[in-house]
Amino acid sequence: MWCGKNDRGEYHHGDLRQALIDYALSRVRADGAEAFSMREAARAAGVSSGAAYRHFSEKDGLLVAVAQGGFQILAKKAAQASAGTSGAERLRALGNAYITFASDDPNLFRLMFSQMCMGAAKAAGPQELTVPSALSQLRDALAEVTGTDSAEVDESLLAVAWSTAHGAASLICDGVWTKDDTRAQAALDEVCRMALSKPIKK
Amino acid sequence: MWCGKNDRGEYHHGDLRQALIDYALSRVRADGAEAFSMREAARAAGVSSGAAYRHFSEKDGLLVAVAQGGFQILAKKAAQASAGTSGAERLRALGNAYITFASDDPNLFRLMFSQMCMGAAKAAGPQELTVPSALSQLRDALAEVTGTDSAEVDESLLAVAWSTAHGAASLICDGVWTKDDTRAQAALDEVCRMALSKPIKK
DNA sequence: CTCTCTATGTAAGCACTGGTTACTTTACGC
DNA sequence: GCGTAAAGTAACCAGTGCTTACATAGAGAG
Repeated sequence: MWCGKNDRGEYHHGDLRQALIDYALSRVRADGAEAFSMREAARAAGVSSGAAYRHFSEKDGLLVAVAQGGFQILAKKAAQASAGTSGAERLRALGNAYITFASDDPNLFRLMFSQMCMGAAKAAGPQELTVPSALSQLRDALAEVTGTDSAEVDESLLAVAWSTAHGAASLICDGVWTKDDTRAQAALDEVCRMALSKPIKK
Repeated sequence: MWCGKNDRGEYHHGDLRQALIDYALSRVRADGAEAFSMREAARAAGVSSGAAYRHFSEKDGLLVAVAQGGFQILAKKAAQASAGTSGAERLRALGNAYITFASDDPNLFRLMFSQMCMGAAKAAGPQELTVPSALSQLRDALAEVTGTDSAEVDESLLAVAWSTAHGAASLICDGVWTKDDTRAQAALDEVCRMALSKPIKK
């Protein structure tokens, strides 16, 4: 950023890009990705609407940036929740973090996993790079439980664990299940049981 | 419908409501719920935009009607896929039907499970009435596999089965997994195994 | 210490949207 | 036949995404 850094009535904003992302994030969390406009974000930053398009060539670009932030938040929460735990407890903690994130921030969760964001992420690199950290945390936890190496985790097991957590998260965040529906916990329990019953490879 | 039934240049359309739904369904399937406008649907029906609002007080109303049609299609496909099967095979067929539906018609699937549609459905009746048929088909299949009564199916088992199928469907329809990712099948397999290993109650 | 180059911002405008309002046309039941 | 209410029209409002032509200012070269 080689341009001016003043932010009081000056012609240049200083860090408009980040200001737009911050505002968009808060609006997405509060009311969803469709609820705010580029003009509104620009207005909030005290800038004309055209200026916003200097930083994001389209609204979707801003939303992708917000979604990326969302994945970082998710990864961080998962890491915090599972810190100091191990075995099945660690598995549960991760699943719970995923579900809690979705139910606390449904609009953000929806945006992150929207077709558009996943498409944009895919276009920008190898597939699993999108959900990278949270997913690798899950893989590691499963490796520990089944006593194997992370690289050799049973892919079927990973698939059920992921899809179960994602399914429960989605059902809650779309309002099919309620926020503290016991079914979400029950589903996670079953997955833990399944992981524990897997033959332990050396 | 007590009004005129002509549809060639006459002042009244005949069945505008259904025409709007039909058009909206095809547009949703093709390009998603956000891709078309009320005006466009009216135009396609050869009618002014205001006329459309006579039948649906807002665009969301039309979309809810489309989503309801979607649930009927899903239930029908699930029934067809599982017809003539039994036991674990029946379970798999249902799971596959759910996933196939989502991957064949991602935009419709997304609409059906959108916050808005689920909210609208909830406001209109008891909760599980939204996904009624497909869900009760799953419950029945689990009852058969675990040798119990439909009313007494293990809720945990139902929860994993549903969330796994829904999770895989969501991941595919949002482009995280590809259409024929082996992980979806693997996840279903694990669920079948789990159901089969449940103690058979008399 | 100018002078230019480029990132950044502005203002105005286009085509369109969801949704409303006042008014017309039509068909049925009495 | 005729009033009533459903069904349709045209015109409008505020707001949107995005573009284009123009203004401003900061940094680095001369």
